[in-house]
Amino acid sequence: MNSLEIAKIAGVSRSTVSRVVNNYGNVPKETRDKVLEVVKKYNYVPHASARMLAGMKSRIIGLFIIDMKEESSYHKMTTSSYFSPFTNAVIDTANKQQYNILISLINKPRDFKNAKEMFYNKTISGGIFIGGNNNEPDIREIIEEGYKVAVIEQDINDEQDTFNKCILINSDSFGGAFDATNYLIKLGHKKISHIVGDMGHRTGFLRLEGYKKALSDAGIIIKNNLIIKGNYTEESGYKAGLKLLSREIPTAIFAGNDSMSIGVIRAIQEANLKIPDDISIVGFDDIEVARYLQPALTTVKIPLFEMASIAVNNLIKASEEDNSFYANYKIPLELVIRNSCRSI
Amino acid sequence: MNSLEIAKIAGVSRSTVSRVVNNYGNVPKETRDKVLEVVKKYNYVPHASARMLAGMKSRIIGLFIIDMKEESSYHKMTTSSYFSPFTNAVIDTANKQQYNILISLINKPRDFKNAKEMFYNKTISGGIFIGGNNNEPDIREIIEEGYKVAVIEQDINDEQDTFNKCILINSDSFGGAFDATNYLIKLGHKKISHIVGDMGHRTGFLRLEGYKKALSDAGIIIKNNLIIKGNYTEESGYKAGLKLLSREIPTAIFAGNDSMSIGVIRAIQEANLKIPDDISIVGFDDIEVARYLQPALTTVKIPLFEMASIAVNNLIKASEEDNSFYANYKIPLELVIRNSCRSI
DNA sequence: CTGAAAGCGCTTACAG
DNA sequence: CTGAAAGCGCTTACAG
Repeated sequence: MNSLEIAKIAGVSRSTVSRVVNNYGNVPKETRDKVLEVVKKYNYVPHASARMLAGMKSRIIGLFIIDMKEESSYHKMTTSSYFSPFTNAVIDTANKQQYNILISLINKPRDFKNAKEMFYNKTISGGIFIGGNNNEPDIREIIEEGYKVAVIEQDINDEQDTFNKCILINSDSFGGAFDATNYLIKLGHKKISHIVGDMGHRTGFLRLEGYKKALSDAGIIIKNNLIIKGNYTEESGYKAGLKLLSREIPTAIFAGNDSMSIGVIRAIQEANLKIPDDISIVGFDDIEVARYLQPALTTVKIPLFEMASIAVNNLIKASEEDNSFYANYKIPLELVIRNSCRSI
Repeated sequence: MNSLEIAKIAGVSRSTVSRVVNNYGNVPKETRDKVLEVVKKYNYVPHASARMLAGMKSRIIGLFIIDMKEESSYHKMTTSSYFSPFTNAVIDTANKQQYNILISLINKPRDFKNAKEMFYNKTISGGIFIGGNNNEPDIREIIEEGYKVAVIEQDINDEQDTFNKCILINSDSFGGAFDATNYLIKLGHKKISHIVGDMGHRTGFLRLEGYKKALSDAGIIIKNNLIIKGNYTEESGYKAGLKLLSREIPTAIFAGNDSMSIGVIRAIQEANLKIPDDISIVGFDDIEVARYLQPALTTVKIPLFEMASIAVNNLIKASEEDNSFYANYKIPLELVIRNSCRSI
């Protein structure tokens, strides 16, 4: 059943059917009702591809979740704790505005090819990237080709940077890390360790910087011995915990994210140490499990829901208003205090 | 840059460009290379809508997550523990076969309208539904219109049932509930309560049946006093726990899912009772947090990853082979024993 | 092996 | 207010 058949049955032309379906003003109520009746009766819905070919824009937004860590599917479930609320909010915000979300996982560099295709072949009217390294060249290429993109956590280098020409949403990793570390300092801790996240991400780098700044502001010497590298996975947190405990036991640990916190906690508990009695710990992200841990984890909450809706709303705005629309958000973060730290 | 321009530059016709791009056999290597070079140079990707209009099929599959519980966004994060691994696996399986996934949330009956549109306007070549009530009339309508659909957890009434004409994937809720209850019985429990899930879902109904069967097989009288209604949310579990404790305290509880278990546990702990010392508890689903709870939750694991890839693979098969292909899977479930139960 | 042409189902100036 | 016609960018018989 296509528009021509509907037109014939309703006794009008395809043009009129189109006008009615698209809710244009210049159709008298009588004609409109006549057409609508037939449309309803035959359950007619215009062919999406035909509409697009004829010039209407796609109401589909791509969401590209970049997760290059090569680990088991178990691991994938774990990191999804970070992506999952974001994804939900993206879908929710989009659906409310009659947009649909097409999700792709980017697990290896080659997967960017599929992402590009979605833009180049016009399946999507814009795309959101989350989880990428800083300075991802593939994302840069897409922006340079003039497509609408929103990126979560990406640094801008200078005025000329390609990333000025997109919608950028960064959380205040530096500030959050500073607050987390400072909280520990205020509690009386001096020997504070930091488990670093993925240094390829701006978050990994900035959280380390925030940690250092808090220490030096408090006049505490930064000891490299207390800084251990991880990569945001639970497993890397566990290994970091092991390494730390074998070296020099701190009174507090600021982990780069919650997944690593869970790993560190496992290492600590296996060493028969208690949290927070022996070691205090604060995480980052506030993933769902954080509040169910024993003791409940003190952590820096990232408002992923809010960031997601900003991304979607701005992207829709950018693709509906033809003129180039860009934006740059910096989202403040908040420490949520639970039971994993004690004062000494 | 469209196929005609590419054709001109390469000195061939659009037909040939099309043949090359689509990798047809009847093009000599020389011509092929010449075209490919231009394609590469100009970054040409055929317009997806044009291809579809010309008859190629969409490589997009819809995933419709039905979640009608009206609660806060906090709640949404919680239920996503169940949907999230499924969603991940769906995307993963599809991406591996060059399919993309378009996700929509169905939070209210009206949202089915959007789902139907995606089928009717040919955006998707098939769709997967999860989280629906038994006998969802909207899904039935889509199947009856001849579209390819896969449904998770849906009963078939008889040979004529519309749901015979789709890909059905059910987990063995009855068996899982039977095993869970039986495990408690073997541990010596006689006063076993059940927190019922959503009775509109086949899982809610069947888990209750499995529970009853295990009791009666063991010669234990089924007491309505010990059966409390919930709706799969943590909050409903909490309320059920409160109600139960005020009535008659059981030695063990089999909760219809893990989220409700978490709620029940909260109620139990608030009453200063200990798990498993005072009350044993077993859940259902094995969501991510289950293993992090204190004590770690014994629960029935649903292999959502596996179910997701079955859904995707069968759906792709169904939409690529024109003839009608249907299937009906029943997935066995396994009890994973952790520390939330004790023998008495 | 290859090109000209039809056709996929719409929307949108254009003309009236 | 409304219809005839062009055009969106492909693919695919068809003919050679």
